[in-house]
Amino acid sequence: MNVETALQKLKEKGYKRTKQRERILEIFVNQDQYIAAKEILKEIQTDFPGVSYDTIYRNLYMLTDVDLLEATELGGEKHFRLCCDTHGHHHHFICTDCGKTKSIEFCPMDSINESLNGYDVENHKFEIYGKCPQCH
Amino acid sequence: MNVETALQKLKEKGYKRTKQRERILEIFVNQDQYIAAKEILKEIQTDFPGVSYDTIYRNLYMLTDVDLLEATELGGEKHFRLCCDTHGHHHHFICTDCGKTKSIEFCPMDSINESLNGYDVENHKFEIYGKCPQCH
DNA sequence: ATTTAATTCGTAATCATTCTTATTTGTGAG
DNA sequence: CTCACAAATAAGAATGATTACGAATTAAAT
Repeated sequence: MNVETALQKLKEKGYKRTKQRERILEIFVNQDQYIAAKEILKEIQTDFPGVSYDTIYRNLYMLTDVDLLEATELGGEKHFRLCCDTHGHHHHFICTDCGKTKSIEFCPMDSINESLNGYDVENHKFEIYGKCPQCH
Repeated sequence: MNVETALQKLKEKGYKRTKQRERILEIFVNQDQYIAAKEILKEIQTDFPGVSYDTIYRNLYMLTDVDLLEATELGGEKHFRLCCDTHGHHHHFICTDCGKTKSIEFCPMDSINESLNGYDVENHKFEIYGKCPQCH
């Protein structure tokens, strides 16, 4: 996934192309890991000193909405990462040191649906936390 | 699990018996679901108008520490529930309407360790969200 | 180029959680 | 039972992430 493809997808959905959005997308394309809102803000402020949290959050949520990003809560902060929908649904190992992730192709829901008769499953979360080989 | 058993366990660990703790435990014993800190506070204030958030959080964390409660983050708030360690490690279906839970005996980590060679797994989270039969 | 709706800025408000200090309370020893 | 001390609590302020809002700016369509 590159920045242009992502912006194209936004255009199709009726969202405008802005410098701030380009920059936000660049950050995610360059870093294959979950990033907190405040880190995005810090990064962007080097180019656009005036950006506000409002802009960051609005765009992060919008990008999550159109499935360009996926979100999770880590240590009380929302974190986002590029949603690599080149391969299908999957989960992640998340390094609690460096934040880098490793895809887990296995989804536990495959083995489980029969035991939830009568329950309307809307969503699920499966994440593994620990230290990656580099940080270990 | 009843309140007296829980207080006994606390005493063994050197924690004192206080009216606030009794009341907190009562709430959890009576409700088999994840509860937010502020709901605990509201409930307790009917008996102890002066309780502070500090007391709530301090006790919730302490109770989680001694494995009487388990915690999770739902909608940006920490939630707690009685940890029924009568049966071993397990996960939960959580109803997004009423908050009630259903135990899932299956743990995905059993099927996965071989694919994480070199990774130091410290923790994992597996939760299923949706509507229970009553709320559906 | 003009218009229009989306987007951003700047700042203030909100909400959950944590911290600080003084006071109160439970517990075990005498 | 009473005392002393450590532990626990109360009260309110501080923090930090997130959300909200009106005014100003900007992208894109006509």
